[in-house]
Amino acid sequence: MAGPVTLSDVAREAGVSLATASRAFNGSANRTVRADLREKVHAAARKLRYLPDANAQAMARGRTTSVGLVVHDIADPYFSSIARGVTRAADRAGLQVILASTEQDPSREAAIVELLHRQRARAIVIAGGRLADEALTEALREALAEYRESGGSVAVIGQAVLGVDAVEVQNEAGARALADALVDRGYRDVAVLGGPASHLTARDRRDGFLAGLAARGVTVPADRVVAGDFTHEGGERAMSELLASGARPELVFAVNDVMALGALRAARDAGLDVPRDVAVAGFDDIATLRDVVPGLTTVRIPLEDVGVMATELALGEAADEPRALPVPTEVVLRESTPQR
Amino acid sequence: MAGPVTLSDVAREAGVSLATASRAFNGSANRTVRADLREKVHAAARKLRYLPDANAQAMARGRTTSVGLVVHDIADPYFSSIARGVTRAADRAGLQVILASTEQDPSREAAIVELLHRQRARAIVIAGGRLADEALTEALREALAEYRESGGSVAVIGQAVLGVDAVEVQNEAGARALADALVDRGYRDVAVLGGPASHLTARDRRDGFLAGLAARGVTVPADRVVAGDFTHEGGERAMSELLASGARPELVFAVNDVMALGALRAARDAGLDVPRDVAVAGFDDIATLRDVVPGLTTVRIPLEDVGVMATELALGEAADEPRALPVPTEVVLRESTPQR
DNA sequence: TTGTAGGCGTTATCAC
DNA sequence: GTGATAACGCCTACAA
Repeated sequence: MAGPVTLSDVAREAGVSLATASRAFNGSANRTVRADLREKVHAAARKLRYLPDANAQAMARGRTTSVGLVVHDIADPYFSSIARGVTRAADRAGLQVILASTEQDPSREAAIVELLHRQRARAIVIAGGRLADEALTEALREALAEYRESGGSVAVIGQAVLGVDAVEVQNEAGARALADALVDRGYRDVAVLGGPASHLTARDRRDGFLAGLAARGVTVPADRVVAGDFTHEGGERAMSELLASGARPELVFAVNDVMALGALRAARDAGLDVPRDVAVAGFDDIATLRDVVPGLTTVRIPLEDVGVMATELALGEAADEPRALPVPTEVVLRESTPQR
Repeated sequence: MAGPVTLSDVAREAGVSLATASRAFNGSANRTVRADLREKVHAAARKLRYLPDANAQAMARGRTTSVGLVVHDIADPYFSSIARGVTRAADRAGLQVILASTEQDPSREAAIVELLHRQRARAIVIAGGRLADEALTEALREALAEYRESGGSVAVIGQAVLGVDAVEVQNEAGARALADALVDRGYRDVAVLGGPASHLTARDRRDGFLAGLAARGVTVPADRVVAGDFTHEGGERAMSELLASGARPELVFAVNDVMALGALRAARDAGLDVPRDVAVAGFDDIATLRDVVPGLTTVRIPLEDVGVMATELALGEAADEPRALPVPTEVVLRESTPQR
């Protein structure tokens, strides 16, 4: 039973003191430690296959090398794309990513922040958008406040309502531009799968879209705006409801791509062809969907970049005032919304 | 400057010793500590908003609460689906997930295992399949051996060639069954986008597929089996090559869904309609693709379950012999390969 | 049941 | 430049 080899083992093997052994590795500051000794220590480390204990280092140094990432569902392409950016940025900074998922339950966010706080993560990136739920928001805000007081830094992707640095995707503007482009393509009779009523991102997209239509003189009856979960199933249900109500709009805008997929499914199940019988548009421009037929009209968000930005924001110099980084979006017209 | 509140602070506030304070929290063993004191400690902890330092606990206890997950690209739906299972299983076990990505570079796996080793992760789940590269495999094997000697446990998703527990997706059988089903649908003139030559999973699928065809008397000329990366771009390139060579097969089988998407793109760029001009099949049954039109014929892997299984395998009792859990697959026929 | 004290593996502050 | 030695925050025999 060898047991893990420690720095003491290495020091002994190299015939130096613990202190010298330690300095041989991280004494990059005033780089003391004589060259021959340093080499001896390194040789011993190699021989003994020494791997420093990151936890012990964290204790001694007073800071860890990990950043926390909070998502609602890592299997959702929206979050996994962001996660890619986060891991990339963290990797560049020499940090580890602790992945935490609420499993679609926003009320778990505060507890997860606490968890990450216990882990003493250096920074936390919260990937999910905010809800218009003051109780939840307040709980999260509190958890974040304590975390930050203890030295952690935070960036959120979404609305800057938590008093921390934020990467703000321009949902409203993007949706507005999409509406404009779709009116150009001849659509007038439209319905909206608007997501959860309290979901700020969903709301921004929905309202932006409606505003964009209104600006062109197109109004959407209230019963053509249906709520639902921000998920595939949510889109499917909302679309089914819509169709069951007898509505046969020319165009359906779902506030994200995953919902648009659900809508696609519901349309097919109802015997409708997309885009012949009904056109469909989404939001996000999920990579996996870019080459399907018919291509899904959507609004592109540079998700990976967003992940990188959020991570760098959280890792960077702490500013006095919370910063908000705007992220422009781009309308992508594809075959799911042909000219009519 | 408050500084993080420690257990000592809590003890002082509660008027008890450090030891008692500690026991008030985790003294579940012989649950000593008098009720009133315990409550006092908890009250003090709440008041001071004490959050135990997981790193310190890890040091003291000799084990962390984290499991490592190694993927090639978390944005790839294959890996993000597995990651979902891993986070879920870890969560159930009260553990954190450290997400590490090779960023598509298999040669980084060994270094990542070392990183996770330094973090003293309790267990490591390696999600990417193996390569027929003895040098790489050996490096990884060594890193894993040291990790396990120091008490860590490992599970790999893919081929059981590392001497550790493995979750083995039945790629060969699945591909064979797919071939069979497609011959039933009338396909005879087929091409295969076979992925990287040394990629064991790709190879199993390719060979299984070819074997399945052969069993039905269908042979595929060597020049109809083209290699390429295991990615979207790889599929796109391979398909382009194939088409550029003048080939116009009835059916193209890509060894994973993401490649099939790339192939779809290449087909479109070449002015071909899928499935009218060429049918396409993939492997994995990526969730995001389930509702696109035309539906992609593929072989379903219960990816989330695979993630759960691998995690539980790694977390469970260490067996004497490495275990191999087979995971059955299921052929899913959709519109991308209509009857002909 | 409670407190004292030693230890977990490193880093960092001192003298030497 | 090098080596004791005290932290770091917590857990856990051991003693009381």
